[in-house]
Amino acid sequence: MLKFVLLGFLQYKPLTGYELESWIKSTTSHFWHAGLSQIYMTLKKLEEDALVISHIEPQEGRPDRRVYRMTEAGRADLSQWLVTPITEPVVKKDALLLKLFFASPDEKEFLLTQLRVQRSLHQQQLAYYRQSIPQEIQDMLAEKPELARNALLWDAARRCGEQYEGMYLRWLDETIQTIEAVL
Amino acid sequence: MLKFVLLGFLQYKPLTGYELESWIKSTTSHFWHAGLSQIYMTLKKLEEDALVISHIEPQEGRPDRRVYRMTEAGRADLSQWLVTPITEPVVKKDALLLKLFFASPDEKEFLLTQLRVQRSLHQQQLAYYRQSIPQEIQDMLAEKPELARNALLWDAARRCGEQYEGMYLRWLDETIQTIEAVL
DNA sequence: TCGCTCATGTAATGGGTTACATGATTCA
DNA sequence: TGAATCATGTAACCCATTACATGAGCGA
Repeated sequence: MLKFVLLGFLQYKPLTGYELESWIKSTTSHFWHAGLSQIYMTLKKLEEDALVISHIEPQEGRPDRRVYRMTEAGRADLSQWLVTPITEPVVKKDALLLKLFFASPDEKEFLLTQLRVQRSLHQQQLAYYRQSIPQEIQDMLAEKPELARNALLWDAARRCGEQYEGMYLRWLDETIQTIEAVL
Repeated sequence: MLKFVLLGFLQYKPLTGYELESWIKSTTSHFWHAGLSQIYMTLKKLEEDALVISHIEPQEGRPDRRVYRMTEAGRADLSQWLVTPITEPVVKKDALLLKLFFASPDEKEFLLTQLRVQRSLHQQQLAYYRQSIPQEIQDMLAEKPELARNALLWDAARRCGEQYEGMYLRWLDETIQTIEAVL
């Protein structure tokens, strides 16, 4: 899947692995992230499959850059993927719910600590969706004003994260209360 | 992590790999799932680490059962994990948001199809949380009434899923409307 | 007779993380 | 002087999925 993230960014302009990582970090990381090593490996495989091609740009004083550009085959592969609907439910994995599920009621205090730690984590995440991401979208638009309609979609993705964090916080509060009162 | 799911179930009673799979399917699958082959492999590793031990129960007419029981070391490992708070945000991966993010506004109709397919998937999921899971919790309680306080925690986990699906559906409706009207 | 449930596993592959390895420039 | 940024990659490992392999009993 990372494959499509990389192709997704390369549809706008050629980029290096290093640059791709920083784009991912500042935009898609809340619904798809990757480390540098995985990015380099995936780009290599994409080039073997002829979906991208790279050339070296020599630099002085710092390492040479390997710049990747999408091929026609790559563009076709990306659009194919974009128009294919997802028909299976998303697989969720949440270690907190596991702990809740297997906790014994005697560990009430540990559980409450657990939930309160989560509360502050999700509050941080919510602030990130409300402050950092809109800022990043603005910055991007300032650079490429022709992407105004795309920005609408970026903001839809952002709102999904924002609403998720809001929901999770409400659920945590509700659950903390229940456990305090009833368990 | 599957390790702890298996230990979690084995804390109540000894089980076979096959039985563990059906427990997972009917209870934790919405926040942690696994296929049979992975379960067998993980049980093997757990036995190597002496967190569980197995013995063969011969059967007639059907294959012998390998029954796993948790050891003291296993119990210690599980409680250790249960009381350790999670301090990193959960990593989310959502291919739908990726497609939304990289879609070009020209593909408006494909996008709307995409979102409508998701809508029906999430509606099914919501029904599952509202109907099937409460039923499964009731069945479990009928069999083991002494777990009434545990059931409170199971229901908290269930509500998290229910609220997630509700939120996702509202977000989908909102996003479909925005795209229909503005894009 | 066809498919489901019971019941166990191995092997290959894929996707991703962590550790390792290198090294100049810039800024506090 | 030490940390961050720029810049690239390899190797080992871990977790998970898919395919393969076997086979009896039971109900429609």
